[in-house]
Formats: sequence, structure tokens, C-alpha cells
Amino acid sequence: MSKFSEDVLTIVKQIPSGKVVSYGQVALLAGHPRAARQVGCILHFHGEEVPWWRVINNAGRISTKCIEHNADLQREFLREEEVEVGEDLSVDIAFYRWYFPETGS
DNA sequence: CGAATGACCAAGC
DNA sequence: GGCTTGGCCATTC
Repeated sequence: MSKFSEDVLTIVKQIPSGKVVSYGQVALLAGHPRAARQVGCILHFHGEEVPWWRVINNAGRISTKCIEHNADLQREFLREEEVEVGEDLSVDIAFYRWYFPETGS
């Protein structure tokens, strides 16, 4: 577990229910604006201690390009938090996007 | 240290 | 708006 990983997890934990963020934003807060890939790689590795399901790509969709991560489960979690998810795992990111108070972006 | 990998991002079609 | 190409970066071998 590197410092980068801990920082990413700490940031993700701050995401409120019913909101979602992109990997790029988390990477930015972690101090590595271009390391969005590592963020996703780290998230699929732990359990419910961190709301990883609230983290999606900048296109507003749940990526399924890698190993069989529970994309279907993630959709269930989001809908439980009043976040509408399309059949193709698409989310209205423009409306549900959460902006971290620290950056104010 | 060099090469390969991955839940990405931005630009081009 | 969706698919394809190239590029970034940290971690692992």
C-alpha cells in the first residue's frame, strides 16, 4: 500500500451518498492529475469500507474493460443511492457529479 | 533500471 | 453522442 493509494482511498471516502466522481478528479486530489488509471486499479481491490461504486470514468460510464469486476453490483449500489443508471451502465454525470469542497472546482 | 500492464483521458472520425 | 488511437503514470516483474 503506497502513499498514493492511501490518499486515493481517503478522498473516495469523502464522497457523499447519491453523488459520483470521475477517476480523473480523484487522481487530481491525490496529487497525480494524470494517474486516473491507478485510481480505478486501486478501488476494485478493497471492500465496502470505501464507496468505490461512486467512482466512474469521465464519460459517466462504468468501465468493464478489465477483469470481471462487479459492474452489475455497482449499478445496484448507485440505484440504491437514488442515482439513475442506464442499461448500458451510463450515468447522468453532469447532474450527479460531486465537486470536492477543497478544490471548489 | 527497462519493459509490460491497466475500473483512464483527450482528441479525431 | 459513441467508437478508435495515442499518450500519461504508478505499480509490478
